[in-house]
Amino acid sequence: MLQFTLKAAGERALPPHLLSDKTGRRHGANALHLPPRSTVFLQGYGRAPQSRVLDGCVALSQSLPDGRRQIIDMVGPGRLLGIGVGEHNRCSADTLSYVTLEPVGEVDHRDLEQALEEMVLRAQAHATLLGRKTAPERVASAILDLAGQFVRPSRSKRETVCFNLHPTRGELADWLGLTVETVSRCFTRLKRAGLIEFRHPEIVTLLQPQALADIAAGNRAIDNINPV
Amino acid sequence: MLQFTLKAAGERALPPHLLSDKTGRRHGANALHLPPRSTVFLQGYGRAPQSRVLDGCVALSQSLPDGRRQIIDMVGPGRLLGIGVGEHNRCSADTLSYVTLEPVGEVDHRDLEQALEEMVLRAQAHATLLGRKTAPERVASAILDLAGQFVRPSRSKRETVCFNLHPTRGELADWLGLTVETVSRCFTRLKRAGLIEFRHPEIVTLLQPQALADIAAGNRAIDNINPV
DNA sequence: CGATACGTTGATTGACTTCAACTAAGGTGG
DNA sequence: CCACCTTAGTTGAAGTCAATCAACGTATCG
Repeated sequence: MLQFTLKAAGERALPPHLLSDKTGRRHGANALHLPPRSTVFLQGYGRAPQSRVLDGCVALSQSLPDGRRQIIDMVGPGRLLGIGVGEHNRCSADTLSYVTLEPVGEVDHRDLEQALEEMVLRAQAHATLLGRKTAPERVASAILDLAGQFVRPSRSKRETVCFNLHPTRGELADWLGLTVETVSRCFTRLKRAGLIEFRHPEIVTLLQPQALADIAAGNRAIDNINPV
Repeated sequence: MLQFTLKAAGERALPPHLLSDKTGRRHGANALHLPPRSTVFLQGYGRAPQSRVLDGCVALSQSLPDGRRQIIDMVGPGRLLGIGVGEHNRCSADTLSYVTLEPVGEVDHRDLEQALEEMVLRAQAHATLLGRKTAPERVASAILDLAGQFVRPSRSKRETVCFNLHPTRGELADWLGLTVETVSRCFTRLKRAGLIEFRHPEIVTLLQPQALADIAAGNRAIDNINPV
C-alpha cells in the first residue's frame, strides 16, 4: 500500500561533496552543461563514463531493431548516470531539459552499490507498471514519480505541489508503454477529475496527491473522484 | 540486433568456490533444499538474507494491493538472491522447481556489483519487452531466456535444444504481462510454425532457435516461417 | 508568414482479455 | 481399482482497452 510522500529534489540524499551548492559554485569548474534533447551516450557504443546529474532530467532508453523505443528510467538530480548499462551500453541517454552533469572519476563501493540498488528497485517497480497497470494508473504513477524527482523545494504553503514536467507526451508514452494519444487523454481525464491542473502541458500542479497515489496503486478508479 | 547464442547453465560464470561441484558435494553441508512452489522470502518483510541459487528456478515477484502480480525476474543457477530488493523486501521470491540454495554470508564488492549490474540489465531488457513487444515476441523472448538459463549442457548433437520449462503458463503470463490464455495460444502458434516442439507442456525443444530469436527481437512475424 | 513539432480530440480498428467450456493428469479415499 | 476432485492447459466466442487513423489547434522558428 503505497503511502504518498513527496520528497523535494533538494532533500534527496546527495553525497556530502555535492551539498556545497548553496554556498558557492564549487563544482562549476568541471561541470558539464547540456541543452535539451542532446545525447549523453548512445546504445551500442563503448562503456559510458560515469557522471552525476546535478540538475535537469535525463532519459535512459532502449530501442528495438525496428525503432520501437522504451524509456527505461527518468533520471533526476542526485542520481548516477552510466551505471548498469553493460559493457557496451545497452541504453542511450538523452537530456529532456537543460542538464548539468558532474563527471565522477570513480565512485566508492558504498555509493555505487546504493545507486545500483536504486536502479534495480526503480526498474522493478517500472516492470510492474508496464506489465500490470492500466493507462490511467501508469500516468498517475509517472506524474507522482516525476513530481518526487523534480519539485522545487519552494513555497509549500498548501498541499498543492507544482512542478515542471520535462518529458513531452511522446516521451512519457515511450516511458509508460503507451501512445501519445493515450497519455494525452489520461492527462485530460485527470484534469477533469480535479486531480491535477495545467495550463501549459509542462507546468503541472498536483491538486489531490493522495487521490493520485490511490489511482497509481490501483486502489481507486479515475472516475470515482468527487471534484473538489 | 540480438545474435542468437545459447549459454548452457553449466557454462555460466560461477564464482570459483562453487565450481567444486564436479569433484564432490563440498557445499552439501549448508545447502538449502526447497520443494517447488515454496516461498523463499516475502514482499514487505525484513530484508532477506543473501543466497546463491545452485540449482532450480526462483521467481521474483511484486504484487499490487488488489492482487495483480508481476514476476520481475526468473532466477536460475549461479545467480544471487536477496540483492536489490530494498530495505524491506519489495519482492517475494518463490521456487518454481526443486531448488538448491547456498546461503552466502557476505559477498565481496566485485561479485555483488556484477550481480547487481546483471539485475539491472535484465530488468531493463524486460521493461522493453513489457512496454513494447507483442505477445508472440514476449513468449519467444521468454523461451530463449529460460533456455539460456536452464538447458542442461547435455548432448548437443543437433542444433535442437531441449530443456525443462519450470514456470507454468500462468507464471509465464505473470512474467510477461499477459494472461494464461494468450501465453497458451502463442505456444500453440510457435509449435504450429515449427519453431518449438512439446508433448508435455513443460518439456520444450527449440527447433529453430535463430528464427525464434528473430521473432523475439521483432525482426520477423510469427507467421512468416516456412515449416521445415 | 509557411513550416514544423507538440498536443488534443474524435472515430474506428484490433490485439489481447474475459468468459466459458472442455480435456488431461495427478491425488485421495472409499 | 475406480469414482471424485482439483489443477493445468487448451480452444472458442464475445468484449474492451488502448492503438491506429485522422483532423485540427497552437506555439515556435527560420
